[in-house]
Amino acid sequence: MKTQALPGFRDFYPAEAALRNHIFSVWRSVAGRYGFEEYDGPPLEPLKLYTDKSGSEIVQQLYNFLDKGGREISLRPEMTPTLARMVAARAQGLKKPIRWFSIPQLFRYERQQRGRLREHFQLNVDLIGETSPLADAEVIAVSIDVLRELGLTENDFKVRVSDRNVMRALVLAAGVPEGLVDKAFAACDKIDREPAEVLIEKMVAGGISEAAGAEVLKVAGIKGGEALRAALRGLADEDSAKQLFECIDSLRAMGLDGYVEIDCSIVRGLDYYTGIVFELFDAGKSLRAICGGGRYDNLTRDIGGVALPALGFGMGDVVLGELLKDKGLLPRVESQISVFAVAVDSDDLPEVLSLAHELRDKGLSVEYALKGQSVGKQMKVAASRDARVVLVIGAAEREESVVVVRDMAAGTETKVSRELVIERVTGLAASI
RNA sequence: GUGGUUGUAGCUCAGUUGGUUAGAGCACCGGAUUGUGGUUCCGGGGGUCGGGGGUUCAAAUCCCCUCAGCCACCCCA
Repeated sequence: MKTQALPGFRDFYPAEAALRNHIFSVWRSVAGRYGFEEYDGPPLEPLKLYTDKSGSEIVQQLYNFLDKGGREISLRPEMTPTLARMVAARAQGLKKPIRWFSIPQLFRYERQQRGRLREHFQLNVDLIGETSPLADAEVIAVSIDVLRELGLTENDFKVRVSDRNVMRALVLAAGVPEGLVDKAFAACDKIDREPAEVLIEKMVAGGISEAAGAEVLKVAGIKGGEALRAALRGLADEDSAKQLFECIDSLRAMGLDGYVEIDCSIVRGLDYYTGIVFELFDAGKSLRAICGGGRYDNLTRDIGGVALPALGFGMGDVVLGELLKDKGLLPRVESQISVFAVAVDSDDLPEVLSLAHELRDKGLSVEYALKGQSVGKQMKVAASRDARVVLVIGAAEREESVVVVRDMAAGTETKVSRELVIERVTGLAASI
């Protein structure tokens, strides 16, 4: 019986593993530039860690089960609760602000589609212990620089930024009762995906008046700083956007304002967000969100009992990989080996092994045929492996104590004495 | 979890109203080429036609079930 990977899980063949490593190395390098330190936590957590905070709805999507000890456990669906626990446990001793990042593999049990699997890797960048909107700008800048480093430009993607406090003020001013703000947010979130009548219908069903519902949709349609300023003018909470504007100003000073736009339809799905929120989309919006995040100032208090302001984002490898494929930005496959050593006859093998190992000790990648093959055959293998240098050792060479060194790109050959060959080959392999 | 749609070689696909032993290109392996690569030429392996059941003299083709991919809901790491 044929077995295959479980639905929503991936086999990483060398090409896929190369893409994954490419993404990971850019994630690490950009996070490092901003001074973020890498951490990790367990892939399995007590189910309680997620149910306590998120309520029963998220439990339907959890990859949870009973372990052999009868414990209710779950594969982690997100990193933030683990982070909140870890930070809270040592909150006293950690220097603030805390800049941490992680690349966890996360799991959710739901039906897969393009860009959405049951498992993915996600860059999590979090900044904890700082309320200044410059912290928000800092974190958003990391997300932008990751995409820039991967070769994407401001024509390829945009960060849409909003602020839940601002949206709350606007939605209340639109006539939505205090207790129904969440329902209004849910409608904002879907403004691009569902027709206005349907959204208003849903809000009315939730207890919001039809007039207020129509106003909410107008609010959600606000894009750009000017439109937002105009909408806020004269409101009691006119200053609610101060932080948002400061954040945008900081990004402008960094030279990143071309990537950013204010978009009031962004409110984020999770309940724990408290302030500035943002999502990153490809320019055509043909894919799902590449990245999403925001401020969650109450979460470490709710989970760990230590109140610390915090914000962060998650960026998954799946949508990002799709985007890179679409844009032709897959990493080039590097030459696999530097040197291929050819033994003309089986008598030459010991000398080939000895030379190959000396070169490997120098850090070069070296291969040779694992069974007796004709010289022509071995050359073919060397070419197919993209070897930069081929070394040929036969009876004649051993007799003279030399090695034939062939530069594969130039197609030229020289005889080099056995004593000098290591130096010569390391130089040649590095120079090309 | 609900609905729609697709499934033929490792990949991209062809396969007539059901009709002999299911094909092509690319990839892979071997030979031409037992001391010299990418080209070329020749040859080869590889398919339970997603799986199971049914109709029929005969099924890749028609019917049912199931699994998987994709799309839309749901939900949004």
